[in-house]
Amino acid sequence: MNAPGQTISPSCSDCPIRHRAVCARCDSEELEQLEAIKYYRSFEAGQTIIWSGDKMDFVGSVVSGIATLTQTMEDGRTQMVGLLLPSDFVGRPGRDGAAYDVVATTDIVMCCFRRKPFEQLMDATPHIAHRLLEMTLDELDAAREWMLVLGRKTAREKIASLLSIIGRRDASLGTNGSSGPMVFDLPLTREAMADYLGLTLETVSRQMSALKKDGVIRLEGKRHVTIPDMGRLMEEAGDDSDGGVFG
Amino acid sequence: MNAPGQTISPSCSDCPIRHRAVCARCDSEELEQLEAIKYYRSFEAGQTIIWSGDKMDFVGSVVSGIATLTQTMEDGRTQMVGLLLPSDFVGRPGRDGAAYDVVATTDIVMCCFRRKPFEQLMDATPHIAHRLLEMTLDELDAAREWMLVLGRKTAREKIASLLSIIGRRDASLGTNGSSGPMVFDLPLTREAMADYLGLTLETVSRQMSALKKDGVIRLEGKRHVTIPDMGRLMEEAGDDSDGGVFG
DNA sequence: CGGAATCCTTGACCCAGATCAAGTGTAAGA
DNA sequence: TCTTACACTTGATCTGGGTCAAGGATTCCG
Repeated sequence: MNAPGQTISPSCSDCPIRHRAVCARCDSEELEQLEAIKYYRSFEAGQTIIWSGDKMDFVGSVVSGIATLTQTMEDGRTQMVGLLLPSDFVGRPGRDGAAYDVVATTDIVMCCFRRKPFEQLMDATPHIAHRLLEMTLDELDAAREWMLVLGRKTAREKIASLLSIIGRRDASLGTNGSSGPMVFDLPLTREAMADYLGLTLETVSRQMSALKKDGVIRLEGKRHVTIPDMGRLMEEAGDDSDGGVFG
Repeated sequence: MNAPGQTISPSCSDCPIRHRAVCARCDSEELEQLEAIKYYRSFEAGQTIIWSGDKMDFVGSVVSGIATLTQTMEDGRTQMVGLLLPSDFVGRPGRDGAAYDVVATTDIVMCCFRRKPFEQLMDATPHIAHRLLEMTLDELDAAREWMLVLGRKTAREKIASLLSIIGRRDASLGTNGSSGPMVFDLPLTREAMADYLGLTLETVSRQMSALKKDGVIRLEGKRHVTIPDMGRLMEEAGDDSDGGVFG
């Protein structure tokens, strides 16, 4: 892993997100073709990257930073429908328009590919199409798991679910070992958490305090979270308590 | 459209669900290959087609009848995460296990393909892979739209959203014209509706009564629904009221 | 240093929807 | 015809989370 403040590699084969990216299994010729249509874009925290309905002329992956996919009703109610962490893919090959607002939650760098040539490359390269299907199925699974959270879980369970997802993602990206207490900085404001969980920011704040009081999490400042016992957190989330990699 | 009680065509090219199925754009040789790995299965209302976690050795489409994808927590809370209507695809190419319980809500007939040979055919036939990606993206869009329903809509809006989705689907399958009042039979019990919407069956019942009292829908018996004004229903659902094909 | 803007916390109160509890069709079976 | 069962409705009451409101803690800026 690179240190924070890393410089971005100009070569796709060294791309920091290569391990989950579309180009993970490409040979050198394919990588060269990807290089030709690749470029980086960066956005500041709070910037809207794409508006729902806008023509979207690229696909890509998040290199660093966090973005959210959100839907908004006319009266302003908003629901976050996806969370884009480093290495996540953005874009809908074969679709012209964006279906959601994509908003940078932190400063963010994205590795983009021009859409048309990317689609051509995809058509000509079965394993890229295959990889995209795989990633889309993953997203579908995540979306459906979230439907259970939104439809049937209590506020406390929702918070615990969110924390365990963020913690797990963080761990799988290697910033944490897979044992011992888990430590991370929440990449979301209380309001963003509320929009993800279908709650109000006040309820999020109250439940965070309650989980803290009950020793499920520790909080330093507003964002720095320590989870002394991942199994406990997952019980609170109402999940099967096998704990995955955390035992 | 065939009459109810239709006989099932033995040829994929005449498959009643061909218009949305994977084989929609196949040439005759590919259709022949699909024929070789195709078979039909039928299930009775209430039967579980696949249990979450089970090995799933086929993919396929719904020919007639309705099935649901559901997730259940240990304490019995359940959330429906997908509704399979005729022509919908089931299965996760490249995945061994089922991620959800698939339950027949009515008697149902499915057009199945053995998974392994289907995957091989998919790898060899780019436009099938392409079609699958397209369908998966559609499902992802639907799942995310449902996240907004679950997270941010009121009970009344949820019911209206469900009715408008079922009505729209019904219309697109040609059982209704695209203008005038829309008429259909609800394929779900009040309890199933509740599980889809993250509500209790009592709340579903109450809101159905309220929508009826307010003239948004008409009800004959418990299941037969008439929607005199689709635009009105969509307003009640809190959607952008352009109304799509319904003007 | 003193605003003032963000983001967060906490309290008091309220209400939409859950829960608990009777019923009301309607259809199948004896 | 009665009876059991299932799907649904409706009423009464309760409560989790929403709403409204008042601060507190940082950070930025003059």
